[in-house]
Amino acid sequence: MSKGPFTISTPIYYVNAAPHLGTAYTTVGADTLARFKRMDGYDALLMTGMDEHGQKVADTAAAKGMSPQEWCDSMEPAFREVWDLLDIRYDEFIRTTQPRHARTVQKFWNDLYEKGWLYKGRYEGWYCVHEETYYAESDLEKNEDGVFVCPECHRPVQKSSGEENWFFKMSAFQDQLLAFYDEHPDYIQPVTRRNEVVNFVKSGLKDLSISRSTFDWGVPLPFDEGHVAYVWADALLCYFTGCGYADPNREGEFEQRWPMDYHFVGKDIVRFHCVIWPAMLMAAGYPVTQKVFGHGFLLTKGEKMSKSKGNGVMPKDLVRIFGVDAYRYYFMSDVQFGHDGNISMERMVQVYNADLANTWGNLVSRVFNMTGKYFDGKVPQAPAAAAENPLAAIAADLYRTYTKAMNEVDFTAAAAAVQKLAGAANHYVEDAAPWNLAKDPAKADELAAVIYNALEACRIIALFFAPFMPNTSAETWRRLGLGDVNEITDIEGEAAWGKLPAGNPVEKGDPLFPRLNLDDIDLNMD
RNA sequence: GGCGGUGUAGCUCAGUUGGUUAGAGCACACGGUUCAUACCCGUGGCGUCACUGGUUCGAAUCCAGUCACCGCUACCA
Repeated sequence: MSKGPFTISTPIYYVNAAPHLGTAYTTVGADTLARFKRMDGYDALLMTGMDEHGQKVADTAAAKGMSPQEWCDSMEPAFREVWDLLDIRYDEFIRTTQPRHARTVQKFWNDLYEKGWLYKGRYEGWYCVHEETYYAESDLEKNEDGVFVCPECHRPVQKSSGEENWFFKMSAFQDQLLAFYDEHPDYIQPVTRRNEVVNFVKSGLKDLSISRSTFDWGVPLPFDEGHVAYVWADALLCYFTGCGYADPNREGEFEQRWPMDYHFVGKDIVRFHCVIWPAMLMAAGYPVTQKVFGHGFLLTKGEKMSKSKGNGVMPKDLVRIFGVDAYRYYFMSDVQFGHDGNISMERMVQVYNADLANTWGNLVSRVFNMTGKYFDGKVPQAPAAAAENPLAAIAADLYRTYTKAMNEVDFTAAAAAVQKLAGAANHYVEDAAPWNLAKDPAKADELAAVIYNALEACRIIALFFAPFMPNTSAETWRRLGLGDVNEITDIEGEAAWGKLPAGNPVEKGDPLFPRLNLDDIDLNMD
């Protein structure tokens, strides 16, 4: 029985560059939450995709001697491969060149056109020849003669009476947006992002140019075929497409899914998702997405990662060294999702060895090994009194703590809550010293209780780690003779103590996370 | 310039509505243990909680100011 739909998106990524650590970060985050929601009984849908329109794409294609469509088509596998590599379980892959998306864009803007929210006008910009950049008037500075000058080089700028294009009367929604933020204090996460947005809107909204006629690589507007939808007027609507808007093949689904639950975005595009997009929705008469989370950037040595800094480390490079699960665990647990986070090879190895190899992996290793040694590789029958133990008490609280953290998109706290049980299980084994109990036949019951409880802790830890580390959790369950943990839809019920059946075969297996030595790694992130 | 944020052990960070000797993990030192991936367990040192002043019986926690770093201040896909 489903708890209802849960729909979450990553942005659609710009097609010109293959996924890097930053885009992977957003996507792994969204996937981790989506996986949890599925396990918690929701009908979760994760959407991602590619943003393929615009002059730059056309230019890049031309430079490569391809048509824009050919160029975009050639990039699709690059994206899908990375998402497969990272075990992203996405349900919708939206490309802005898909006919279904063109249908969304055309229907949506035609609707706003008919409702009278659009008008033709000119975008008045200022151009600095020296900097080769356009500026809004509000960005300019005035020199002592009262002439507008470039804020960078302080040379006079020229007014460029831009092309005529279509404008959306976004300024009309200023008060409505502010009221909405006020009534939905959780709409923008984290709060610092929210403050920025509220401030921005308070400072006054202008109308938004939504079309271009100087190039044609885009979706034509139905009421003016010489114009194509421009940037956000095209890209933001991918969320409608992903939910099945006006899709004859997905009858009734849009009504079920909209408003969707979450947009995960980098903090750089929070404004587009929290101002332009809701204004568009208000104009069209649709409810606004429940929440937007603007996560932080990954930094190396305190600076934003970029190719120009020589930072060409790609997800596959790290997966090769750490494996997918450790990759996901590192980024989700060691970087606070809302803040910028420093990442480094040293830290990755440290977290890997401490949390995964030494604590969690080694727990499985020692407990499964003892099960083989003392119980012939089968889950022992535990005496009834065994249910009273410190691990069961911690596990009993885990669902609540973990779920609260996950719903607040605090992946760090959720992972720490699970890690706490793993640490406690190691202590428990240490205190009970089953290797001593095994020497005394009179203590067979006690030994069975200890091993059973330790195995049960492993089962529950793997269960809760599954959204973060789907492979090793599945492998742990397999070794316990259990089914596919990633198909669980009642994580709360599964978390109940004592569900591990006695007699199940337990396979020791190889270490889940072999220890790593920093000196052996041939990859430098600097 | 305007608005906002951050500044706590070597590192990454927690610190609820102000309350006894400021915490966690990692790293480091010493000791123990052996089921386990040289792992696990125990013990320990380390901090004028950016600075200054104020409110208070009492502040990392509230107020004012100073310094440092950072973010936002719309048409870039």
